[in-house]
Amino acid sequence: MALKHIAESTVRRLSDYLRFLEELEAQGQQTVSSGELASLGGTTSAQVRKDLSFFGSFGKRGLGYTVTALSRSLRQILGLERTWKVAIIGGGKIGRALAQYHGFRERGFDVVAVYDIDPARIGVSLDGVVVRDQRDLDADLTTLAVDIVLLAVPAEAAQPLVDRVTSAGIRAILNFAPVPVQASSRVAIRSVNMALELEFLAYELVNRDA
Amino acid sequence: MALKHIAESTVRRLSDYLRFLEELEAQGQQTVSSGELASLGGTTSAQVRKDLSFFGSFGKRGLGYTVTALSRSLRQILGLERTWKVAIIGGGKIGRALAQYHGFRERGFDVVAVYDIDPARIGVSLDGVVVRDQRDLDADLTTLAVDIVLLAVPAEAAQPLVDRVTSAGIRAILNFAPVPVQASSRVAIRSVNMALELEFLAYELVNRDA
DNA sequence: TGTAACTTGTGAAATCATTCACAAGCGGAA
DNA sequence: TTCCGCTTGTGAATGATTTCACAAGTTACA
Repeated sequence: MALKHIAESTVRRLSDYLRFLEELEAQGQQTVSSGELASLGGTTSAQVRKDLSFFGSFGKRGLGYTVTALSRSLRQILGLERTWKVAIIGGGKIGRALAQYHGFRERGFDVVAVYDIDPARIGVSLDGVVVRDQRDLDADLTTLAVDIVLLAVPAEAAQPLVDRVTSAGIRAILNFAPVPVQASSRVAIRSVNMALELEFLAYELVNRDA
Repeated sequence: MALKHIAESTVRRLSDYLRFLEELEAQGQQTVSSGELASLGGTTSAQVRKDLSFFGSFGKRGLGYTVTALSRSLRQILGLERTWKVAIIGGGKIGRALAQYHGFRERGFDVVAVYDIDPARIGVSLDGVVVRDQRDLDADLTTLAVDIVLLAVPAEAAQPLVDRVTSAGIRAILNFAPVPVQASSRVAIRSVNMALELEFLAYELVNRDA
């Protein structure tokens, strides 16, 4: 299953569906239809069914999907049946906010270390995680068995750190620095660029219904 | 110009190009080719040229683009020739980090107010902006002429606030709450969902080259 | 002037993603 | 058992985005 390449947009919607399923589960709802999931997620029922169909057949015609079963299937597809170890590089405002953000641990992402180069920041404790010296980074990535690196550093430091952590064997990076970064196709990289999101909104304000 | 609908992906790449142009400008480079912009942004030269072609003709055959001229054109296209007033709702960890993030002001987005409902947070000053009582929100949005609202509130508070600020006339929202929110098609909404980005990376770790 | 080396702008082709539309399966009622 | 209402799963159609490929414009230089 899942042999051919699946669109990124599909995978992201799967995450949304999972969140809705967990909500419905908490409310005790037994089954859910593709139409119901669609309206929660602002998409269409055909889209929901097509998204799921890439991974198998999970529903019952006439009935819909069993909430708990689909929820479990999605968690398995998304790789959320285990916890993932996350290291944050950069102990500035963004790095600290990320380190203290509870949403990560709730979803199975454990922040195991935070790094900085500024002696004034090293040693500070953030919700139980002590900021470490960035010189320890390479050794730690292996020792701590880090799965995912979050980059919360200035623009000019981002690409060199991508190169450095990928050399150390890291295969997934979430970049918060406001520059696109590149790595081998064996490494999964996403960027979150908040200023860019605002620029997109500015564009829409200027151009929508113009 | 720009009459038909432009793909979101195109607009986002335009923001990237602009950033590169500003860098090149600072380095004193006079002209740049589509191929050069492409390799900086991890795309192709045809993509760069096609993106620009939706908005006009900016280059010279054989020469490339004049850095300063293209930079100015892109700023105009993206609506960055003016500053935009931003209000942040939610004075928790994320709201505070956003309020203090310098990247926004540098790009012409002025944080004019931060709101919370918790009395313990109201009155606190964040980089010169004092956290205000959320009861003042509706009146303030008009008085302060806010253009864009950033939502940094818990999941369950997000949709009601979207409804509230759109009623007050807001037409652009950047949502950091970990739920999809919906509004009329006259309102531009983007969501930044950091846990979802990690879930996507987890999926890639499990499935890439599997 | 003529030629070589570049580079843009853009239709056409290819690829990728979404939507349509419907056969087929299921549960409940009579 | 049969019928009805509902819902899935999925090929086919449509729509959107990216890539290709090339004519035409520009500079440099002999």
